[in-house]
Amino acid sequence: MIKSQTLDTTARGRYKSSDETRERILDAAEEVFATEGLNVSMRKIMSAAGVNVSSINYHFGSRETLLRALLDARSQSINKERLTQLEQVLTAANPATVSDIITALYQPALRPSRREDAHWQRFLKVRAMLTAESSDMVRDSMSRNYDDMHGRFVAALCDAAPHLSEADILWRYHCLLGVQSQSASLGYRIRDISKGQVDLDDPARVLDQIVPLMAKLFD
Amino acid sequence: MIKSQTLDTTARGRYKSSDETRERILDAAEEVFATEGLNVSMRKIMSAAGVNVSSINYHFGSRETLLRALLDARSQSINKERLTQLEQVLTAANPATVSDIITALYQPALRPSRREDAHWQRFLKVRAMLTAESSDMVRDSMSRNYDDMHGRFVAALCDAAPHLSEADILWRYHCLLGVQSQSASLGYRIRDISKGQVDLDDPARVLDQIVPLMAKLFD
DNA sequence: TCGAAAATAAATCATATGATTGAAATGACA
DNA sequence: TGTCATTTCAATCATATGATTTATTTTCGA
Repeated sequence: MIKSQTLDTTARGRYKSSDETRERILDAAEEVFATEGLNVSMRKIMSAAGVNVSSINYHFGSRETLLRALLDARSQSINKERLTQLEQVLTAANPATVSDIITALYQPALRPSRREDAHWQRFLKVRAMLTAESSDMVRDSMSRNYDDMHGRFVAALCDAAPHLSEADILWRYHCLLGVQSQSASLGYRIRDISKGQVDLDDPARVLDQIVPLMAKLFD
Repeated sequence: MIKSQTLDTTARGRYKSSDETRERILDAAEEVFATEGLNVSMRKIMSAAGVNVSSINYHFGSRETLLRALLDARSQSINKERLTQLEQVLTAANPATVSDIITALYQPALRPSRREDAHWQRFLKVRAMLTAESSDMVRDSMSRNYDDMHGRFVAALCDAAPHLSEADILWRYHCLLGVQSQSASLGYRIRDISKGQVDLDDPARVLDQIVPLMAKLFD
């Protein structure tokens, strides 16, 4: 029987090794998807995770459910961090500056400084691939996990730039999201174009460069 | 024998139906990839093209070669248009305005007005998916097809904004590319976030909105 | 310690896939 | 018209895949 149907509601956590396996599978899936693309076989994932092939169906039910679980878990993690930073910024000064708000939006998606952030980078690539495919499942997950967060950031930006209409803010927010994607995982080509002058590997430097740039959009 | 090995150099065009089939396959591949994602079967593509399954190997050699052929052909088409527009802009005024250069960069990737541009839209989605996966083959094709074009646009921008260093221009160019991707095929989510206030379906309106915005980066 | 529930593993299934093969059809040209 | 290179097509191959089934091992409360 699939674990989530029997255990989750009745005896959650009783079998510690199960949750560990679940996490191992998620981590392996994240890494393999990121390095080999979306259409890798479950066998490669399970091999990377060091568990039996059938475990995926035992723990997740199907390939698609695994992807959804990965997407949901990581999205929640990244957005929690973004909202935490936004709250800090708004507590310090309300309305906050546009730059501070953009930093709160960008930093969690760019920094690999902290230990656990290495897998955020991998996840961002997986998310980029899924976003490009834009299947129904992905759109649904994105909507559930991101809409509220985006709404709060847009509201904060409206307060920070009261001379702009909501529509103006939204067009700028659209640009913010594009530059974020490009900086986080899609922008590997600028390295070649610029012959190394623009290097996205140092997130602190990227933030220093693009935050003031994007803030200019709100002048 | 694969056509390209025997016919291309000796009797190109003698068998008209062959080139037609090749194009039919490319068009079908573009459409099916765009609507169903990258990992569709060749059978679906050939079915959409109305030709036999083995034709793909006869005309292209393999699945990967087909993808590469599609990527190369469409990239060259889109970049030719961009370079033509850039040349027009530079002929009219040199140095041109930043806005005019950005328009030349963006317009061919956004407008679906002309008849043959419908498939450009589909191609842009395929390209976005391939970019996200960033396989070696894709990076190679991108480099061959886009580096020169990007170099010319960067040079034009350097002339148009002489108060900025080349590194400054390149960081801004990085942002330009991100917003372009988001506007062409990845940005479907802003529609939900904005509850319809930002709609990317009308390319003329998108250009009107984002070109002046992005030009502000070069002030 | 025992036994039931839970988790892992091995073996297997049905199917879908990319590619190949050899025959049939098509069209150019003598 | 007859021939031959080129192109199309149906049939087939070997394999990889997601999922299932069955057996084994582990876990933890009674």
